[in-house]
Amino acid sequence: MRQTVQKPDCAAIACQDCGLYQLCLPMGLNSADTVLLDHYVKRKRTIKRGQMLYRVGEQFSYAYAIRSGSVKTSVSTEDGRQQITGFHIPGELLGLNAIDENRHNCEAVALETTSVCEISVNCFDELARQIPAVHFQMLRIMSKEIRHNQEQMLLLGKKNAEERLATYLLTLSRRFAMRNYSPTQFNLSMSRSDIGSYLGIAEETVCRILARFQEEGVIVSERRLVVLKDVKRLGSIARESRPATARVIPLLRPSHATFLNGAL
Amino acid sequence: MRQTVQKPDCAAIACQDCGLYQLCLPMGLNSADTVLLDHYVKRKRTIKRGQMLYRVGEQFSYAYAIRSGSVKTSVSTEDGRQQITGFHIPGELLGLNAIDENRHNCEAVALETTSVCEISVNCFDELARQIPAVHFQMLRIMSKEIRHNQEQMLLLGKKNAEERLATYLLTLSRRFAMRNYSPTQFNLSMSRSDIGSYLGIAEETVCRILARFQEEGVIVSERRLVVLKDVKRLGSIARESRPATARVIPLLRPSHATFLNGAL
DNA sequence: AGAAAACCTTGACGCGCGTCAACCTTGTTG
DNA sequence: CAACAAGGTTGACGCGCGTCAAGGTTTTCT
Repeated sequence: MRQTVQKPDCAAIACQDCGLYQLCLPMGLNSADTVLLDHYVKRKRTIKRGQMLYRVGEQFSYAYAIRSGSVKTSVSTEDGRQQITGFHIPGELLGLNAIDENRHNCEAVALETTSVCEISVNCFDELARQIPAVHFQMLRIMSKEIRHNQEQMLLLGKKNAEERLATYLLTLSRRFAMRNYSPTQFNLSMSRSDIGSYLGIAEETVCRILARFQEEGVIVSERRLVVLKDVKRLGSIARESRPATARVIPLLRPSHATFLNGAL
Repeated sequence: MRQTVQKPDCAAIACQDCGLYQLCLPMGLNSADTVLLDHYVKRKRTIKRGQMLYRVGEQFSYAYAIRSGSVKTSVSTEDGRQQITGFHIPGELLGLNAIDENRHNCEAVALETTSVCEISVNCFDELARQIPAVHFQMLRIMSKEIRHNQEQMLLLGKKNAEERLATYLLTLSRRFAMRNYSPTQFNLSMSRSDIGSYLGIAEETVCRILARFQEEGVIVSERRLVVLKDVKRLGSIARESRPATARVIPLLRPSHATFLNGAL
C-alpha cells in the first residue's frame, strides 16, 4: 500500500512495487523473480469487518496475502465454542495450512475493512518450480506459523491469566516495532471477547486484568487504545520462554497505528 | 521396519523397502524418485528412553523420520514449566519447523528406545529441486502439523479436563486404527505426567479422570494399558469439532501394539 | 436524531482443578 | 535380593477464574 500515485483503487499495484514485499511471499526473491511472481498474483479483494475470507470445509482455491486491515482465524467445537488461533496483519500469508486436505480447516474473518491479494492454488506448483525461492519462502512461512502455535500452546497450557495478557501485549508491541510503529502505544482492532477467545480466558477476565495492570501503572488502556507504561515490568509478569531477542528490522515509516488498519 | 530379513541391525534398509514409506517423506513418490531420495537419507541413529534427539537453540542440521519407538516434543517457559506439543510415532517427520530460524525451537526426547533416519538439511534444496513431489510432501507434512496444533489450541483453550482426556484417547485410537492396530486396546509409551503436560492439566487430574471413566465403564485402564469399552460414549464426552471422518487407510499388519514401540 | 445492537466494565458467587501430601506398586541397580 | 527411584493413585483443601447479572458507553442502522 501507500504507493504514491494513481487510481484511488490500488488494485493495480505490482508485487515489486508493494510496500509489503519484504514481509510477504516475495521476500528473498530477486527482482526478476518478483516480476514473474507478479504474474501469478491476482489483486485484490476487499472485505468488510465481520465478513469471511474463507470458512471451514471450503475448497482450498486461494491463499491470501493481507495488504491492509486485519483478520482473525479460528476453529470451533461442534457445540459452538470458538478458539481464535491467530490475528493476522499486512504482509502475512493466510490459508496455506489447507494444503494437506485441500480444504480449509479454520475460518478467517476480517476484524476491519481489509484488502487482500489472492494467489490461486493452481499456480503454486508452477510457481515453486519456476522460482525455487518461493518454495523455500512457503516453508518458512509455515515454519513460522508452527512456532507461533507452539508458543500459544505453552501459553494456553501453562500460563495464568495475568501472564497471558502480559505476553499478548508484549507480542503485539514487538510486531508493531518490527514495522516501525510505536511499540508502546497502539490501537487494537479486536474486541475484548476476541482477545479472551485467543488467550483461552473469559472476556470479563480480560477486562479485569487490564484494569489491574492500569491500577498498577503498567499500562493505560481505554477501549481499543493501549499505552504500555512499564515494558520491563510487563516482561517480568509474562515470564517468557525466549529472552525476547526481537530483531527489530526497520521496514517502513515510523508512526503509530491502529492494529495496522490501512497501515502500510 | 519389519523387513523380512538380514542384519539384526536394520540400518541398511532402503526407503523403497521401508514399511513406512507410505507414511513418511517418500509418500506419493514414484519408485524412481524413491531411489533418488534414498540417496539422501542417512540411516540410522538409535536413542534410548529419555535421550534427546535435539534441543532448543541447537543448529538445524537434520530432520528426523521415526522408524520405531516414539518421541515427545516440548517447549518451556524460562522458569521451567514445560508444555508437550506432540507425541510422534513411526513414519512421522520431525524438526522441519526449525527451517525458519535455522535452529530448533522445541526439544525432542525419546519416550522409549527409538530409531530414526536422519535427513541432512543441506540436501533439502537439492532434493526438492530434483524431486518436486518432495517439495509438496514437505508442505503437506507441515500443513498437517499446523492443523494438529490448531485442534490442540482448541482443546487447551476451550475444553474441560474430561473432554481433553476423551479427545486424547479417541485421537490415539484413530492413529492406531490407521496403522491397523487395535483401536480399542493399546499401550501408552508416555507417563501420566506427560499426558497431563500435553493436555494442560495436572498429572493427578489425569489419574482421577481415568479412574472416573473406568467407574463409568467407558474404559479399562491399568498403568500403561488402556482398553476402550464404549467408544461412542467417549465421543460424546469429547464433543469433537469434526464429525470424526477418520479415513482408515489399512497399511500394515493387524495386531495390537504398545504406543508403537518397534511396532512397524 | 433516535433506536438498537455491540461492546465494555464491574460485582457477587461458586466450582473445577491445581497443589500438597501420603502411600502404593513397579522397575532399576549394585 | 535389598534398596532405591520412578511412576501411579487417592484424599483434603482452597483459590483462580468462569458464569451470571446489571448497567454504562460507543457504534451502527434506519
